[in-house]
Amino acid sequence: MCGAIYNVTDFPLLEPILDMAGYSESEIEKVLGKKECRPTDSVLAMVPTREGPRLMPATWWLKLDKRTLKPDTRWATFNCRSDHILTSKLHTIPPKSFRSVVVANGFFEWQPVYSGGRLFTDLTEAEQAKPPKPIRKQRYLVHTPGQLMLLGALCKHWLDEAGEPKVSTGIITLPPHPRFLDVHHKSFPLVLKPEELEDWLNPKVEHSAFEALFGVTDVRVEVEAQAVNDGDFSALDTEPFVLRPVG
DNA sequence: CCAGACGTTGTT
DNA sequence: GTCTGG
DNA sequence: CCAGACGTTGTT
DNA sequence: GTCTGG
Repeated sequence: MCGAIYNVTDFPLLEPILDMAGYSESEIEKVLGKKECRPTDSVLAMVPTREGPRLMPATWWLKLDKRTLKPDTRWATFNCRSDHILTSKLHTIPPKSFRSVVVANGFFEWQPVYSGGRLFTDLTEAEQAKPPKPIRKQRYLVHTPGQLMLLGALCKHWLDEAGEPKVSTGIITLPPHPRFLDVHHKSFPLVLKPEELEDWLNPKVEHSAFEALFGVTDVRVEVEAQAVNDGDFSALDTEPFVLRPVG
């Protein structure tokens, strides 16, 4: 899930805002200088701090090595399954996990295309259980057109040897959305609504207050999925499809 | 008791 | 730090 | 997750 | 083909 983040590099005024907020040129470059962010890269995140929620760069890999503060790639912690949030030790070991938000233009998935041009839902039940090797993969952009995408995430606060705070983050994945199976059949990220941010980023509110969100397979925010070119992410000449909230 | 894990996705 | 497996 | 490497010896 | 790095 979320093979890459479509970063918010071109969002008007973001650079001067980060500059005014005290970020160094290199910190800003690290998170705004890339259109496509991969796991272990820096992404832009809203994280709870003693001073309240702050927008800052975060390493997109939740578990870091506590000595080097480099991603601990023994475990794939760029995603966090929603059904493990309340139970996994990963989130209670120090530093414990807090809720955060990855702010993005959208994210990319690579749609597997199987022999005969079939997509996942064209496969037999037996094939779906163990999908064959795809003959190719088609890049898709999934986004909320005209708006930033607010991806529900968890984060950890670390201190480096110089006593500087560093933040790592992982994006929360829900069970698969039935209409998204052809693009990605395993999971779908938790997309938050702006009005949910205040409680979401309040560390005094317990994770269990959001339990109802963690099993949801309906989208709650309208998102569009569009096949795009690898080079410049321009739309292919195919119809996008839209996932609309029910009701 | 100690040692070791602590995770997700996609695979033949 | 804390739970699980042996 | 995808992209990219996949190797050794001798060097400023 | 498979592992590593990001």
